[in-house]
Amino acid sequence: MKDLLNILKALSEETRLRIIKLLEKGELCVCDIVAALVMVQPKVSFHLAALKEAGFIKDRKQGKWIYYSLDDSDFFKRFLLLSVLERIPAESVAADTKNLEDFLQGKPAKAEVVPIKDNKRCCGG
Amino acid sequence: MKDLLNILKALSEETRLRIIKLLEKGELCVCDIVAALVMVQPKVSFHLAALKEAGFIKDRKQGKWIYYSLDDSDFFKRFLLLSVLERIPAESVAADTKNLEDFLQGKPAKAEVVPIKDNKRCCGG
DNA sequence: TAATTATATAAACACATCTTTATTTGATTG
DNA sequence: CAATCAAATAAAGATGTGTTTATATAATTA
Repeated sequence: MKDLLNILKALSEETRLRIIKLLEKGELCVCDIVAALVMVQPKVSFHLAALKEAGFIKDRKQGKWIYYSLDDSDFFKRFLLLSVLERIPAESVAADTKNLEDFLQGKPAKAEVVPIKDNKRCCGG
Repeated sequence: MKDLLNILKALSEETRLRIIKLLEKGELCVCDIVAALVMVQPKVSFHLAALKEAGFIKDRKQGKWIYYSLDDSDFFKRFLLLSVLERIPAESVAADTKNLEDFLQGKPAKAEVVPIKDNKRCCGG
């Protein structure tokens, strides 16, 4: 029961649903999510930790970055996630999606203007 | 999204899951639930209100009593409820179930010893 | 109609969760 | 190896949620 409650509570938060909605399309590093949600980084890290603790997402370290993605190893969680995510209308996360797209577009663009070696720079500044 | 969060939050609480687990077997009045959970009445009423607000349960007034039961009018909620409830092992609510049975047994028994008109007395005192 | 019963509601308090700001860690680059 | 960057963690503050105690309401019974 404790575990079940942890799972449900992890999903019962707007920021976390928004994060998961973003991750639906694939792996993202923390700074991508920060840019998409327009939130301070520790706030995003806090919610990522909650989602990870509940087993909804997993992470992978690569260089300076940590990439997060949906963890589909547990059937119930995957099922629950899908049931819930499909009830979130696209327009209620449209701004996040747009921000993310803009941000991801900006990354390669910058790389062209100031040529740098592969993946040396992630965030805008 | 607001509505979805309300639904998820309503389920993310131990007392509320225990109440729903009790209601799985049928309609109960508040004092039945109070007896089953061994909690003070306002606490139970608080959680009943949350469940009702989220649309998981409905109520029906009869005489002095208010009977609560699962509201199966919404497919998604019903579906969510079933998925969640089946993950709660019977032994984790065994005490509640036992308390309820004892309490319900006590009601007719008392009615026999001290014959009273239909449904005039609900609680033990 | 006064007393009792079942339940709701309100107010004060306690506790949990989220947010912010500051700092730390670990990796990378110059 | 100093500076920078990505992200985590810690601590303080703010907000939200649940609990308790007391009271109100509405129905019922004596």
